[in-house]
Amino acid sequence: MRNSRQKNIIRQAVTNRYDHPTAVMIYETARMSDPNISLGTVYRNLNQMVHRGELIKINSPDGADRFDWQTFPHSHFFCKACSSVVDIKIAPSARQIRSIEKHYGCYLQSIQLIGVGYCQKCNKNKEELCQN
Amino acid sequence: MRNSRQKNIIRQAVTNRYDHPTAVMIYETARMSDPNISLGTVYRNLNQMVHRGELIKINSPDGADRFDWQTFPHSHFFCKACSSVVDIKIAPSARQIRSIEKHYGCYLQSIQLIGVGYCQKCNKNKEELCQN
DNA sequence: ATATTATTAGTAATAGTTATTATTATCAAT
DNA sequence: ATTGATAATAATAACTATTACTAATAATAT
Repeated sequence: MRNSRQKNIIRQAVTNRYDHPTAVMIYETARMSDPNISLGTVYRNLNQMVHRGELIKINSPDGADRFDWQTFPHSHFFCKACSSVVDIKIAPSARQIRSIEKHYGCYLQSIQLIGVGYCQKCNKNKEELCQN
Repeated sequence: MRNSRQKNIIRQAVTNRYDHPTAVMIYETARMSDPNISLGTVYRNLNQMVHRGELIKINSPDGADRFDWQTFPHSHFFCKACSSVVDIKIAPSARQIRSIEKHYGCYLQSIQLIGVGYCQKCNKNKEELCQN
C-alpha cells in the first residue's frame, strides 16, 4: 500500500463528517482539493479502506452505498423522505451473535440493524413533505 | 388493481420458494410459463406487491435486491461465498422498536437485522471455496 | 538516481433498475 | 356480447451506481 496525494484527500473527505456520504458525495468534496481527481479513484480507495477495516460500507435501501468511518458496532436508520442516515447506538451483543452462529452453523462477519422510516424532522412535517 | 395473466404468473413464481429470489430469478421462472413476459413487468409487479405489503424487498450487499413473500418480522443472513440468503428467526421486539422511536423521535416503518458472513456449508469448506 | 510497480485519470463497460411509448387486456356498465 | 375507460403489457431506451481497462504517472526501496 502506497501513500498518494489522492488517497489522503479521500481519507480527509470521508473522515470528520457524520452524514454517511456516498462515493459521489466524497468525490464532490475531494474535487475541491483536486479538481482532476477521478471518481474511479474515489471508489477504489473507499473500497480499499473498507477492505482494510478503516471504513464501513452501508448498503442503502435507496440507491448508492454509504460510507462510515465510525467502525465500532452500531446500527443505522434511513429516512424515506430526506434520505438522511442517522446512527442508532445499539448493536447485537456478542452473546446474541454467538447464539446465531451456533444455531445456524454459520460464521458471522458483521451484523447490523437497519431501520427504515421517517426521521424526527420529516416525521413532524410528514403530511406536507411526502405522500406516504 | 387489475388481474392479469402475467401478475398471476409472477405471484406464483415468487411464492412457494424460500430462496429469496432476485427479480431476474423470478423472471426466469416466469418465462417458463410465458416466454414473452417482460423483465420490466416483473419489476413493476414485484414493486407493486411490495407497496401493497404482499412482499418484502431485501436490500442485498451483493448487487440485486431479493424478494421474500414471508412478511412477518424476521431477519436475514447473506453468505459471501455462495450468495445464499437464509432466514434468521429473530427480530427486534415491539418494545425495542418503541424505545428507538422514542429516543430518536422517528417513525420506524420497518427494522431488520442483516448479517453477512459464511453460511454453514461454505464455512465448513471455507479454505477450498474462497480466498477470504 | 534508478528500477519497480502500485496508483492514477480517463474512458468504456457492466449491472440493476426505472421510464417511455405504442399496443393490448381487463372489467364494469350497458 | 359489445363498448368504453384505463390499467397493464412488451419492447426498448435511459439512467444510476459501480467496476474494468489501459497507458501514463508517481511513490518507495534499493
